[in-house]
Amino acid sequence: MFTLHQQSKQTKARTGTLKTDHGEIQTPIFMPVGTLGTVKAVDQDDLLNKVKAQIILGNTYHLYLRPGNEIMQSAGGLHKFMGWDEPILTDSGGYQIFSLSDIRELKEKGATFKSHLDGSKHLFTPENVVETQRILGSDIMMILDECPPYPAERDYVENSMKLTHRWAKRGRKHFLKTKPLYGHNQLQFGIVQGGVHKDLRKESSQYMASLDFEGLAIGGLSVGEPTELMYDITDFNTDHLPENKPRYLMGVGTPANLLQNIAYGVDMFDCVMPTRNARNGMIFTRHGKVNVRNAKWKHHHKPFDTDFPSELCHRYNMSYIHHLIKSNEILGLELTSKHNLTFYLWLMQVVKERINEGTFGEWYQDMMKTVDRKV
RNA sequence: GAGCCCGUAGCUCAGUCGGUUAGAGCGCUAGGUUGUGGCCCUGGAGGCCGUGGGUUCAAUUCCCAUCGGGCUCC
Repeated sequence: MFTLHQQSKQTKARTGTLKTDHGEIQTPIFMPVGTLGTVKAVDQDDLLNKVKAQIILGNTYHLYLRPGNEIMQSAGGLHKFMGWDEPILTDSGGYQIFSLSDIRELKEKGATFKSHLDGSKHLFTPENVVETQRILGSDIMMILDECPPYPAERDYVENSMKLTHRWAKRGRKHFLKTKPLYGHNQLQFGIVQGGVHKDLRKESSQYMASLDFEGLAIGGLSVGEPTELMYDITDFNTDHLPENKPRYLMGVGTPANLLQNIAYGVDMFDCVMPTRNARNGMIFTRHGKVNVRNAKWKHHHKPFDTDFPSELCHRYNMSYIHHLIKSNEILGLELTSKHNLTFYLWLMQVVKERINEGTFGEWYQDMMKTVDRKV
């Protein structure tokens, strides 16, 4: 299912292929976030043909609350529902229970929470999130986990990790005894926790590896800890993950974050940053970060970078993009969102080429500095 | 011609029984955003309080005049 191709010599970066029934994913890869069955402001055709996304995310928590499992099942699953025939990964909703719900209750059985839509009470268990993700029909489903905040007491993090482990075992068992609903195979990823404590990270990695998931995620990072600390933990964590399984760093991050974590051996990423920041007027480019709201673009009657393959860059003047964002026009959100995703996927493409040619190690640190500066 | 109301930030307006450094929303401007409730959060700039005079220890506030805008009556 996952095949490694090339290993960078100076770093732990690697290229690989993850096979799903909806197509192959070339890693390292960035996965655009499409919480509610849509990558906000970008339609599926553009996502495939312009952004060149290989896989997108959906969210169990959001899709379970609306439209709900009944609609989803009668639609024939999320692929058919949203008209996307490429791979989909669904997050279990563990993160949302902790970030969105005001009232939640954690018990051995599962997590009870109140819907952010209507206040109604719901229970997510390791088993029923598998069921819901069977109904969604995602190519990759995530286990239910608890994502502790940062900072948190070590005892809390340790107990939380152990609960996640018990849930993981139940989730894996339920996954193995149930079957896909729509004729295509599904994979299940475990999630390593342990906060910023290396001994816990090691323990969690070993435990998750023992359950023989098809892939392993590093969870519980990019929740407010300093960037250097996140790097340190990822670097440590990948040393304790199996070589032959894809590694997915959840919720990360900036282009620089991606480059550094790829150097530490991560294969997959997702993050709201390219799309959310796009809607707030920030674009990421190979020359650095650009705030298109800045007055300096008001009179800039030319494109930002005609050599870059996004519509924003080769077709429209920055003065127009500035105007669209300042006016809160829908087209502004679309163009900046498409641009940022195009850039992220472009960056992953260059990364793969660099790793395969053996020039990643000497290239990525300079690129990190470049993409992180302000234009 | 007479009477009344209004004039405060770029815009729309609060405020003041006379008393620290005159406020808000929007706009402007600069940051932020990391397993997504798009239009959110944080900071900053910006005021001869229409103008001139008077009373007072102290006036955006009270008085007079004047300019500008509006309403009513003859």
